[in-house]
Parts: sequence; structure tokens; C-alpha cells
Amino acid sequence: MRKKITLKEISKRFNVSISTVSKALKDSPEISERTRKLIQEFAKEHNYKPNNIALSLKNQKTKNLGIVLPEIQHFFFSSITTGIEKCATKRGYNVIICISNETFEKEVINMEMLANGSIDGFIMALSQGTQKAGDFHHIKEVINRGMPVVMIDRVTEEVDCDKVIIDDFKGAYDAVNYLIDQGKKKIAILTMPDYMGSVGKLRTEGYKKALRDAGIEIDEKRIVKLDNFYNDFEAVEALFKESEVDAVFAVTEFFAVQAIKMAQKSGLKTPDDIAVIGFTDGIISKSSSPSLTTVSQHGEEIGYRAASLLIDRLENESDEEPPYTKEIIQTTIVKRESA
Amino acid sequence: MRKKITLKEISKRFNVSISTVSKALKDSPEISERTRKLIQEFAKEHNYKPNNIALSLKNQKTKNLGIVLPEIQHFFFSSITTGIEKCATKRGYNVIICISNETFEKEVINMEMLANGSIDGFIMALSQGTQKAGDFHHIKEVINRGMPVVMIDRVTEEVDCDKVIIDDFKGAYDAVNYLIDQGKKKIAILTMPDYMGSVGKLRTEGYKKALRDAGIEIDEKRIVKLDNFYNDFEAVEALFKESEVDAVFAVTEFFAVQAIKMAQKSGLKTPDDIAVIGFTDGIISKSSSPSLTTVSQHGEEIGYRAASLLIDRLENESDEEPPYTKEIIQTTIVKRESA
DNA sequence: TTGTAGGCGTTATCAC
DNA sequence: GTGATAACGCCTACAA
Repeated sequence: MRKKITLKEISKRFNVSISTVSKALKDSPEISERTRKLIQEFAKEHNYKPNNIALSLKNQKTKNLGIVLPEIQHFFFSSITTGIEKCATKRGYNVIICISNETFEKEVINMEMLANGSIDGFIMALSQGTQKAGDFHHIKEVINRGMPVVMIDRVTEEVDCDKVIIDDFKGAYDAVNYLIDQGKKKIAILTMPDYMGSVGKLRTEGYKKALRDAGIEIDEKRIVKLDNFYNDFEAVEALFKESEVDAVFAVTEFFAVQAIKMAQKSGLKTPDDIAVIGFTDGIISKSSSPSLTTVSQHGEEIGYRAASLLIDRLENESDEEPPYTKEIIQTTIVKRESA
Repeated sequence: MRKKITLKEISKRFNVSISTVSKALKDSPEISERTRKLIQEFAKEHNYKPNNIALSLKNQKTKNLGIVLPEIQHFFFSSITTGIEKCATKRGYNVIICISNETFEKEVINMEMLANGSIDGFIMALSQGTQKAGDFHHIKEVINRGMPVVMIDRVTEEVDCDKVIIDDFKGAYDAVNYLIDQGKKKIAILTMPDYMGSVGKLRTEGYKKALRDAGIEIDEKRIVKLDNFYNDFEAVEALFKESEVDAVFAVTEFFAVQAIKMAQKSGLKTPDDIAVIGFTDGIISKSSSPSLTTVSQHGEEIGYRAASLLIDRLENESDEEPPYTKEIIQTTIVKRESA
């Protein structure tokens, strides 16, 4: 079992031409029974497989999907990746993953690299940096060149392409309603800045709408905007202490768990004194104590759907492009102990 | 901004040969100042970038690293991925990630796919299925063909290649010692079956050694082997109730958190009644309450080192291959509330 | 200063 | 039934 074998080498071995070998391996009736058998056996023995790169060059397609994500350490994105990978594998595609690390620059570089022939299409979620910058030229450029892009979760209206998102607004609305149904009135939200579109803005709006619909007044001091994961939660603790809060809707798992901690510190019981509901049904939610009631985003489904859309488009033979779709994956509430 | 432009197209545009264009773009002094400028400007305008696939075919290298991991939803593996990605990007490589989903079959298929020209080398961790089967022919084959492989974390002595592992034995030893130092005597271990080499066997051995060295008798009923993540923890709870345990060394974050839950259920306080120390310093550890004292595996460092080793080998120009190395990343104990 | 030719591995078309 | 040729996009040694 030595180096990779090529058609050329096989052809030399049998003193035939390369094309004969190629045809023989494809079981072409052009080639004599005998030669075919001979070559096929030899190939199998030497474990011949056509070189992917050569095929890519010839066919002008790589069978690779380019994935550009802000990070993959948190459950939501890693489960998206899992979903993408499942669909891709099933349909004969590989997955090249690049991490933008939440920065605009790395997002651009990654996409330019990959767009250069390495992949057939993109699945991507915007980095924080890109959302902040509001600059989407790199994505538009790729699309203009005829490379399909599917945006997931963190998307923008400014780019015209297929999208798979969750209904952040409704997810938040449902979550807050759930709390209201438990008889909670003083509901706080731990959220993110507005430029974090879906996570920050939309969920906050869902929260407000739910309160309004229930005839509960919106109290701005119960809207806490946190910038990142190592933020000061003292403001939150203060709120709790002043018993200004009887429930918390947290926009991430992490915030939710922190809220529980703060409550415990303040001697408050969850869910009786302070109920907590989070977003993202990840490992944290399952393993925290009390375990978290959360809004599940079904990351794996998002990934799977996105890959499915992308591959459909790639393999669409008809000459007219189907219109862009926007799929909305419904969130569901997973009831556990915290609310 | 239309379709991707090629050397050929540029050459037509200026009525010169392809090689002239190629040289001009490389700023070769062979080409006249004027032609160079002209072509370079045109290329920049049209955002010319050489096609990666063509380069790969020509250079017989792809600048892609193939990563085969059992899963990436848990923090340890996703942080490894992050580390790999960082190093790869820095050195101009892309990362193709495939998930074996803990099965032997998918591991084999993935590696065969990638080995077919898509990548220059592998970084991989064995799936549970492969460890159970004890069949490593696919890895040996790849290596025999001259494709370098770096095994990480879940490795086997049967394959000769570069390896990056943590010192599971010592990590466990240290963890248990830490508990002993706190005056704990009845220390249980929540572990995995022996075929899970590093996670199961080695850590259990470290546990035993620590007890032995401290002159504490090993009590088999305190060694609980759990098969997977949705196991019955009743056995554990029973142990707690019979007050046969005053500390737990858990071989995963998840087990650790479950142990805390069981303790709480039994009305025992952590860390006073039952101290708990886990393995893997992930998100769960940080956010659980009480937060977990854990053995940090430094996944990102493992990934970074592995990628570094692999790329070094790929770019090693000298004709003799350097000997295989086995890097051992030291674990450290991250002290928090649970012990 | 510019161009030609060959090659990377494969396949498809067409010729013998 | 088999083989030569061109093409995918790029690079480079060698002509002209």
C-alpha cells in the first residue's frame, strides 16, 4: 500500500492508454470484457479512487460547502454545524468551516478565500462586527459572481438570498407569555444591544409586545442590556434585592444561568420567588440546577434546512433560478424546573 | 462584477499569452513595465484571484487540513476545533471538518473521502465505535500513502504518528489528590468503560493511584462506570444516601453536574457534605451552581499544537522525516465552588 | 520582452 | 476495442 495511484500509473502497468483505463473503470461497454475485469481488479487492489481535486477542476464544482460562523463553542452554533454536516454528508458534500470570531475582517477574508474555487456555495451567519459595521459588500460580491449563499439566524435585509431564521420575536413573545401565565407580573429581560438584531432587538420587542398585550406596563429599568458574556450582573442583583422582579426572561442560556445565581445569592428561590426562562436549549439548560426552562431554537434543524436549501439550489438544473425563500423555524418552549 | 475571471480571459483582453499574464501578475521582471502595470490594474479591477483548485492540482497540495472528530457539541471538542482553526488560519490553511458521530463507519468514510485529494493531512480523534472495534486500518492506510496524521486526545498505540494528548492519568491523580487534601476520605469516581481509553481507563487508574498513595483503601462500589450521557444515576444517589461518599471525582463535566444534583436531592451540601470535581473546563463548569471545580484540558491548546505539528510536517522540506512526537499538554485544576 | 509547451488527474469526444 | 486530444486553470522551463 504505497502512494496514491492514478489512471496514468494503471495505464502504464497494462500498456494501455489512460482513456482506456478511465472507461474500463466506468464499466464502459466500449472496452472488452477482459480488459475491463483486469483493470478493475487491479484498481480495487490498489484502492484506486479518482482524485477529488482533478474532478473539481474538470467539473467546475467542488462538492464542498463553505460555512462561515462567528464561533462554534456555544451550543447554538455547534448544533447548527451538526445539522449542516448531517445534510451535507447525506447528499455527498463536504463541509469547510471557517470561524469569523465575531469580527468583520475575518469574515471577509474567510469568504474571499473560500469563494476562490474551494467551495460551491456558502452558509453563513453574520459576525457581530459585520452587524455593527453594516457592511455587506463581501456577501453581495460573492452572490454577484453566481455563488449561492444561505444566511442563517443572524441575517440582514440588505442582502438578497435564501435565509433560514427562527422567529425571535415570537419566541420571546411566547416565553414572556409563559411567565405571565404563571402569574408573574414584574418581568425583567436580560438582553443585548440593538445592533445584535435578532438576539437583541427582536427578542426585546417580543418581550414588550407580550407585556403590552397582557396590559402590563413596561418598566425601562427592567430592561437590562448586557454587552457580552463577562458583563456586570450587579445591576441585575440590585433589581432582585429591591424585589422589583419576580421573573426573568434571558436572551441567552448564559444570562439565564447567571440570573439564577444572582437570585440564589439574594436568597431568592427559583422558580417561586424568581422564575427564569432562557433562550437556546443547550447543554447548560439541561445540566443547570434547577434545570432551565428555555426557548429551543432547534439549531440542528436550522443547519439541516440551510444545507438542504443550498444544495437544492446548487443542483437545480433548470435554467431559471427559483426565487429566494425565507424559512422560519418555529421555536418551542422546553419546560423544566426554572419556570 | 460578474463571474470569476481567469488568466485566459485577461490574456484575451490584452491579446497576449496566458503566461505573459501570469508573469505580469507575479511582477516578473521579464515583463515590460507597461504591460505589467496594465495587466495588474485590470486584474485588480476585476478582482482576479487565482483559482484554488487549479493551484491545488498543480502544486499537489491543497492547503486544507482534514479534521475528523466524534462530535463538536461538547465544549472539549469545539474548543479543540477553535484552536486548530486559529493555527490553520494563521498559517494559511483551511479546515475541513467531518464528524464521525462516534461511529466507526462514518469515521472510515470521512477519512476516505478527504484522503482523496481534498486535504494535505489529518487531525483526528478516535470515535467510540473505532475504539470499541479496535480497527485502525483506515488510519494506517492513509499514513502509508504518505499523508500525515496527528491524533489527538483519543489515540491508540497501534498507530504510529504524531500525537497530542493530555495526561489523563496525572490529571485524575491531581484531581483526587486535591480532594484528599481537603480532608475527603470516601471518594467516589464517576467514570466510563475501559474501552474509552483515556477518558475511562486512564482516569480511573489515576484515581486509584492517588488513593493508594494516600493509603486509602479502594472500594469497588465507589467506582461507578456509566456508559453514556443518559445513564441511570440512581446507583450514585444510593451511594450518597448511605453516606458512603464524601467527595466525587467525575470524569466529565456532565457527570459532575449530575453528581451535584443527586447530592442536592439527597439533601447534601456541596462542597461541605459532598465535594465534586469534574473534568473539562467548559461552559457547564463555569455556569453551574455551585460552579464546578474542574480539571482543565486546555482543548484550544491541544488543537493549536496539533495543527502546528501537522503543518510543520507538511512544510518540512528536508528529505528525512522527523521522528514522530507525542506532546502531552498538562492539565490544570481550576478551583471554583464545588470543591 | 513575449510566447510555447508540458503537466497536474480526470473525462468526453472523436478518430482509428 | 482502443487511443489521441482537448479541456478545466495555473505555473514554469525553455524557446524565440
